[in-house]
Amino acid sequence: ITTQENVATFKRQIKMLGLSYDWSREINTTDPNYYRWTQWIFLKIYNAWYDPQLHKARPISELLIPSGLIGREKYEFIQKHRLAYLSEMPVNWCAELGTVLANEEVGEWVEKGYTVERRMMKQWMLRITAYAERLEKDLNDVDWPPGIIEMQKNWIGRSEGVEAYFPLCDSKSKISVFTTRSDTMFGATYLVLAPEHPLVDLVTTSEYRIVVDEYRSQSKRKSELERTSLDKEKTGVFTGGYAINPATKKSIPIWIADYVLLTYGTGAIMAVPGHDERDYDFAKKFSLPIVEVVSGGNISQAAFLEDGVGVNSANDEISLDGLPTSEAKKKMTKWLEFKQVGKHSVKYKLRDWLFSRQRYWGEPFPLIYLEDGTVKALPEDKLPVLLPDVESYKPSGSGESVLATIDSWVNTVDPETGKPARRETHTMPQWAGSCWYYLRYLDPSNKTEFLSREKERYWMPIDLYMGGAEHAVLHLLYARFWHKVLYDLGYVSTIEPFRKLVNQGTILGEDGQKMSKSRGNVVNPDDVIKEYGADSMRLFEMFMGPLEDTKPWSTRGVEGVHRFLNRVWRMIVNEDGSLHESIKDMPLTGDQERLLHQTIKKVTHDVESLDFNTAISQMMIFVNEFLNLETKPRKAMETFVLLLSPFAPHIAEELWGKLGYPRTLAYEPWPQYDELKTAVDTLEMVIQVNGKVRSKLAVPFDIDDEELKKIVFADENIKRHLNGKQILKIVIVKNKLISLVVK
RNA sequence: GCUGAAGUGGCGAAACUGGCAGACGCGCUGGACUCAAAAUCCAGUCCGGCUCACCCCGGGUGUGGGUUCAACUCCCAUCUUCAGCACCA
Repeated sequence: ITTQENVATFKRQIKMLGLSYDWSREINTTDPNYYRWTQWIFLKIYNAWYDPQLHKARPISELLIPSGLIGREKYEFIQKHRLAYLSEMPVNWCAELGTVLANEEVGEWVEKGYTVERRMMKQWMLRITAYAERLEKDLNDVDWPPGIIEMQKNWIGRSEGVEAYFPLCDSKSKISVFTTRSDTMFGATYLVLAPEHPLVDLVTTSEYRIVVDEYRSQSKRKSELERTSLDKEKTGVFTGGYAINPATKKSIPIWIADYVLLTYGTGAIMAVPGHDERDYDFAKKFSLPIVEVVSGGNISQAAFLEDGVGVNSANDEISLDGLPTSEAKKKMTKWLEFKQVGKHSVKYKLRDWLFSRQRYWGEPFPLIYLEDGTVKALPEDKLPVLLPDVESYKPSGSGESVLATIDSWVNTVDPETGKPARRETHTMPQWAGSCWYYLRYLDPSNKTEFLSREKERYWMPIDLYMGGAEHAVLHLLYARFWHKVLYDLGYVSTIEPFRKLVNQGTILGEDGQKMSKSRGNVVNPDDVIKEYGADSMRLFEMFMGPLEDTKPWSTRGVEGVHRFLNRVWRMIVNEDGSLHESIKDMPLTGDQERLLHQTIKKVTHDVESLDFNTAISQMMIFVNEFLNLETKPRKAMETFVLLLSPFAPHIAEELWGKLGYPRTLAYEPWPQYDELKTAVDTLEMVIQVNGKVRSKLAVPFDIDDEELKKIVFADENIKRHLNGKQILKIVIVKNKLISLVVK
């Protein structure tokens, strides 16, 4: 109900502004006719696996299952390979609220006195990490702002290194660590595990158990941001356990510390305090040994040298002595692989996508649980799985969605066997619907397919995707991921969905703050349109500044463009509403023709490059020039109205009518300019002496250099500044300036 | 903290590839019109200096350096602000 009300308001406002959307393509992600296809795409993802050999997703039916596997083992094997899978994941759990919180919400509730802790919860995950390499590589072929590409690449965070195994002293197990600096392994003097690391229990000795457990429960209460901040004091405790450094063969202590995250790498690191700042700080604080292995480093600065000049480290089997870092890394990696204590590895910062929510709203998963606890996907003909009507959509408090409390909805049957089954009660995040809406626009009312192949071929890819900069990483990555899965499975034909991307900036309140109800600085378009009209509102939004900039609203500014539109009106229309008597069928003067063609050129180019603010400036210059003329060439007025029409369509249509055209201007061709007619025949040349502007002279266009010098040296001002000094150099920039260097 | 972006008059901004800093608009000042006001029109408006009328001179694009005949633009350092940081979407 609330969504429908919001949609109605947005539509009314969009129509009021005269934005020319094709409403026959309207979609709504909360409409079952839409979200049945969101569920359908989920099924495609669920019923697919990633083939690392072919580097693409394939239907799960094409997964080669080891011959020995049957029954439950076979099921587990398949589940493990799906692109959607269940996993225990840490979430911010607030018991009083009975719900999971976003990182950004945690601080707010803790301040109010609620307790929030990290708790493991079974969640649906999407295997976006399988696509990490392609998501990064394919960014090279899109026309996006370089900053956004950079952010995405850093988010994906590819790093190359080794995974090395440190055997435990008191057990057969070993700890895997990931490092990009295998050459420093001789300097690894201790290991650090994330507090949630599964091996913590095993390595912790009885005498340290209490301290370790205490530390683990403390770190549960910290957010990830708090844990990894470099400016915060590092904390950690010893577990009592030891492991063997495969390079030095020495036993080294195992610690846990919350600056190590379970979600990155292997959740464990080898600490090299001689060459890493964080390790150095940590070792200093807890008096752990520090060994310098890369010469040229400076321990007091804890320099992590990328280009160390040589390595002093050796054991009986391998020596890295004297090798530069890059060589040392290669040699070390080979040795680790040969000894089977490590392997070359590429890790990404990117994590799999936690895709389930415990909320009422959101698309239900088209999945059921059978009596034996196994998961089963519903067949496509059972879609959509509708949300039930509820009295209240407050969380159940148990951590489950409110859906879990509705027995009539939860209890169902396996459509194949007729046996009892329970529905998945988690729902999808709001991202799901927005991951593919651009595809549905192409074929919004298709009842049998999510998108017809023909229409997909005709329209895709998207020429220009405009959205807020806040989507730089998440939405744009999620949508690209879904698109690539659909591509692999043969449902779309392009590897990337969005060819060109532009981020429009946020319009702030008049006080320069983000608009919000609580601040009371929200500008309602309804009020603005009522006061100044839709054209003024549109025009001002475009005139405020560059499209991509964040900039504050200004009511004065709207008045400014409103005045401009009034001037445009008075330029063409008399007070009694008739066509202005100054408008005549007459040729343009040379100056008028130049200004007209310059204006056509500027507006045309600026529209193409989305520089609307400067296009409007040029139109203002045009009007300032023509407004009060005794006689105005009709041709100039008509052309101007056409240029103005995309910016202020309502007034432009009215003026077009006043100019005697009974039909809309919408189908008129866009004005063309003649480059020759934009040119001036004389221009102002700037004359600099020692880098300072000393004079300006009117000279003919494309004046000859010798001719120019003659005029310049004759200039009184210049003569005074030269004053018999020696001329060392003369720089001439054609049709711009001449620069004299004197001594 | 990490990643990315941005800092230019009183304000929003412009300046295309290194070539006159401040176009255009707002605001402000003065004037015209009016009994008066609104609206509109005209003139002025980066800061400072002068024999501040015309000229002319000095300084100026967050800060400190550098490259260059010439720097808002390029390089190094630094400060500040904004966006994102995976359950706001």
